[in-house]
Amino acid sequence: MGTHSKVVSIDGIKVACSNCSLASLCLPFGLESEDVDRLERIVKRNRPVQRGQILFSPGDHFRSLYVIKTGAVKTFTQTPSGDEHVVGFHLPGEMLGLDAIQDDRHGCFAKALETTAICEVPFDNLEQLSASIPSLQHQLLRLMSKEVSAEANMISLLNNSTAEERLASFLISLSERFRRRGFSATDFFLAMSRQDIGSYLGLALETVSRLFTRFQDQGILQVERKHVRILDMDRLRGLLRHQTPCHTQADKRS
Amino acid sequence: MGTHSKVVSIDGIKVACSNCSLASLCLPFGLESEDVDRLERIVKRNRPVQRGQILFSPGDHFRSLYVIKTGAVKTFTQTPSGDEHVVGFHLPGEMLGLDAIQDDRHGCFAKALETTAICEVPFDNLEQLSASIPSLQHQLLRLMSKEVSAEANMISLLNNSTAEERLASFLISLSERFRRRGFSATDFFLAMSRQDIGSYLGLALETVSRLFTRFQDQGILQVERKHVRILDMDRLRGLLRHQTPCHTQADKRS
DNA sequence: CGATAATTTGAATTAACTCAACTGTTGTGG
DNA sequence: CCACAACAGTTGAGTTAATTCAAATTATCG
Repeated sequence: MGTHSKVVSIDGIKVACSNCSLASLCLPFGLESEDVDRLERIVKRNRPVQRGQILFSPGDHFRSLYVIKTGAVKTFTQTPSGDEHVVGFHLPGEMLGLDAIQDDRHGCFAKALETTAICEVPFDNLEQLSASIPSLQHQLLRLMSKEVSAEANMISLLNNSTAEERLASFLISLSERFRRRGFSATDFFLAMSRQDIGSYLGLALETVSRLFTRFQDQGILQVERKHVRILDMDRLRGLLRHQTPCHTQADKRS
Repeated sequence: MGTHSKVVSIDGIKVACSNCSLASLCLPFGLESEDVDRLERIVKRNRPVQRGQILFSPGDHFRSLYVIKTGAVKTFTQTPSGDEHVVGFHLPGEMLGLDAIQDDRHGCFAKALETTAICEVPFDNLEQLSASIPSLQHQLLRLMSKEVSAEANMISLLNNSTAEERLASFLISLSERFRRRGFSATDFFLAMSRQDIGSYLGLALETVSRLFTRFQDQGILQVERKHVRILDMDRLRGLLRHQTPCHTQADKRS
């Protein structure tokens, strides 16, 4: 038993909010360390979910917010005819389920794109704790506000951009998000398919494929299936110079 | 002085949250009446803004959330070249500025489409009050979550719909929103121009105009400039039957 | 190793756009 | 109060970016 509790404790230390490299993107940001400990106590850490596994489905009762620790998740809806519409891709430090607070039901599917570790934050507990920790309440509101901003940027992108600008914007967003998480900003693997990217950007998968080829021919990227290397970031950024100045931030989330 | 304070007091009664017909869509929803009074005390009610007046601009310091009492507002961004991209239209009971909590700056313009009365809710005060009134905190989170959901629906609409479906969806959304506010769901005036509608829906203004004409020719609508009458709601709804089932709610806000 | 799925590439089609002309409306100053 | 300018909306014709359909190629997985 001593051994068992020791193991749990080691596990606990390894994934504790107080040691988490993603803390600055997540709920603990701006909290005193004693308050981080209080937050810590309500967070559940289940076993990692495998590629293809569903985290939640539309209509599921909303109990918890989820934060990606490692891996990647896509959220999507489904038409009666069965085809998917990708709503978003979620990387480490990003939160899932904010749209479900509204009516206590999830509104989309969440599916792991690869093996993914997730922190589960029971929402009732989070609300109670937020009321007694002002900086936690503030950070929760900030994260929701970021989501609103990110989606507004997405709407703007879909409204006013060509296929080329959309893919460029998507790649720059990914690049920035990887950079902030300590990964390479110029050399990374796409967890999602061309189909998924197309669905997310409102493009046919063939269009996405053609654009990857074009960017490669122009020397902007080197693409080999899921592996993307950005060779000329300036030129990539140049492709979307005609965007609105107000939401210029390429990084759409935290 | 007695007279002066009396006038203010009458004014105050007339627009009080506790008497407001929009309370069920707004922050007071779910609050005990004594808590509504506490909320009431932090809300500022400035003189109405006139058509064309700007409420806030990108980069403005964020101090308050705004709720429309009467009238209508559009939010939009501007490209360096000066053309507008409409982000949203806001009717009575709808909240402005949620995207600004994130970084303490507004990210878009807000402009009155007609004479508009507005409640200003200083955000610092609202946060403090939320911490001591659990149901207020919950309602604020719910309103933000609604915004996230509404924007997700908009993204889905822009990603997967034809021009016809977009305009149908827009009209149904407006209709629902008017209905909940006690106005006619089938007979209303558009506060915004064809240009604005086009910008919001990612369509050319000519396309919007042509669609209004087509809907009229088909007997679905009767359109006369800003005046819209929905003659066949079933057929209008039928135009977007191929949407995703999860976010089926036509009404995008509250 | 074979089968299924993902990706690439080509060719034809189309929905929506741009450009352009015209009409109707609104508001302003002489 | 009217005339005229500026703006908002409609309609038409040609163009185009991205789609759909189709086929070939390349991974991935049991």
